[in-house]
Amino acid sequence: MDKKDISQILEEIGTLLELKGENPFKCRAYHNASRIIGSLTHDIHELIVSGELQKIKGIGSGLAEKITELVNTGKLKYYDELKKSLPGGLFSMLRVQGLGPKKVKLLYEKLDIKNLDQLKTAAEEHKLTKLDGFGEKTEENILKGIALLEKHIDKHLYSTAKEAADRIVEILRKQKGIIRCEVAGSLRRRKEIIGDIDILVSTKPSAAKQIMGLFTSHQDVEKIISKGETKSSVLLKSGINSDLRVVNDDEFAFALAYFTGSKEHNIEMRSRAKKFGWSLNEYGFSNLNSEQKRGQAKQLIPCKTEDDIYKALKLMYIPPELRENDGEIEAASSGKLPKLVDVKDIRGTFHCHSTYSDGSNTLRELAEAAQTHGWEYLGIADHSKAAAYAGGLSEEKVKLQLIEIDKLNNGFKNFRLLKGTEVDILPDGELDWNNVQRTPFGGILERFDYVIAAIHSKFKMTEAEATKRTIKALKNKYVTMLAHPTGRLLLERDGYPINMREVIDAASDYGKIIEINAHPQRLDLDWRFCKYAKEKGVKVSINPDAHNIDGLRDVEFGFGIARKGWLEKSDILNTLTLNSLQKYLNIK
DNA sequence: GCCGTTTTCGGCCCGACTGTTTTCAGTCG
Repeated sequence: MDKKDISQILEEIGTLLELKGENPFKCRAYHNASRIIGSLTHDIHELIVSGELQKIKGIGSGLAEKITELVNTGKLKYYDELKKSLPGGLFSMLRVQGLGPKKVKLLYEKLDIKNLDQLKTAAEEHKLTKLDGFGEKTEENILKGIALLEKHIDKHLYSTAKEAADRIVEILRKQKGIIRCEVAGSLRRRKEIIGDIDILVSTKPSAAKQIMGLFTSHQDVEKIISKGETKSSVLLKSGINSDLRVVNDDEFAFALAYFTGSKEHNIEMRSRAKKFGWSLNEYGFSNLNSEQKRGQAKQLIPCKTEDDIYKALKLMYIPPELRENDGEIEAASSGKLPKLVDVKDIRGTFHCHSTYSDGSNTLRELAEAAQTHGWEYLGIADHSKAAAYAGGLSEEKVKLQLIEIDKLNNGFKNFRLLKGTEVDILPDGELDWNNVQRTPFGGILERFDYVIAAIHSKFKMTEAEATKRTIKALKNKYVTMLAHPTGRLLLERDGYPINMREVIDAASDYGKIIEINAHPQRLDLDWRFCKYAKEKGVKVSINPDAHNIDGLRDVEFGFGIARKGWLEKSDILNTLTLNSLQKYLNIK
């Protein structure tokens, strides 16, 4: 039973309690605990043994007891009994847009509806309208919601959502009457996975209606979900929901902070405001207990930017990536927020594929694209021989590639292509190439500036196997860094579980570097291991795993994860200048 | 179920929109 399992069970308990109509604050306590446990970087067993678990804010004696039972026995009586008392299908019903715990509870208690199928049938037979609070419209919306659920998965990769958002923002920004327009929400926080796209606009009141019209009639819109004066929701053709909010410009900073979230961060911010005697909402500060309505008076504390809001609450400015109520408010309060790495700090990358293996751009094209980013170096790391499906290079092809790199480098000024390889870690933990293998030009691994090791086979292995295999490879003296540690392809094809803690410990022992995936398929993992890597003094490198020029921009995404992990410039290999890098990696 | 510089009980963030109502509950973010 690991953190992920425990987090999931606590989440489920929270939802089960909601379905039973329990005290909402009790429900929230469980949801809250789920998030806390899920994002722990410390070993849960150790926390229990040392008695530190209960010292974590949000975990009291009751929850600590239940978590301990889960960890020690792998079971929880309270959870089992709760689960037995309700049909499992109720959970799927909650995924229908517009259905929450109260309605699902009613459907179950009054109509004995236990799952999505029964819900669909009952709605089609117009049986729902009999219930209090249910009308024709509700029934219709439930059917639409089910259809939507069947058609679209409700989570999207950051890169997909970013592209969709940019298309809308581009149109809105050109519009007369718009003063400011920003993307907010999880997209602005650069979450790995995005639920929907939040866009915020400030306008003169007279222009609001027109802006809403422009938004809901955008060519990417498939369906309008709701349309009001200040808020509209649409479903985009890409399957992503998007919300637009319109506010006055003096409210913009407050709204931007509010809609950027996260929810947990906002709750903390409001609690903090209360301590100052203020109430904070998306429109501004007001005096606690005052009856002042929105727009009736001047702002209590006018804030033009988010920075002003944080200042008013005696906090350092907190970048969106850190707004997860994960210690950032405390750190900002005591002036201890780290100075996070910025995109412009990145001097190059290490993991790019060229036409030599499965990339679609030539070395020259990649090098030129890197220079337009202002980078000093770009690492080429094509596949090794064993990765036959990806056009893994033969020893002869490696020789040709290295010669071409030398030639190209002779023509570059203030830029260098680096000679890397992405060598397969074989099922027994040995490398595809070992340096004993002689080539026409000497030991092969010695010829590279650095060696990236990666697993591309036998994805169904157990966590213990994958971890052992990875650590064995890390021990190899020629290996410089570990690529996509949990399998880049988890969602697309397959991946493998791995004990990142053990792997990072090994990386620390052997002085190796760990890559952060630019396109993480293990969704929730990367920034957490970034945190632990930092604790252990392990450098990370941002890995676009770029197979073409377009892929290079994914560095920006990896950088988002890096910031979330509270990493600083010195923690990230990509920020080294070419000169320092050459010394660091011992490149001649 | 958690928490506490108003501390062991009584709070726990707040507003918009929808659909049902005819003043409000539920959902969502």
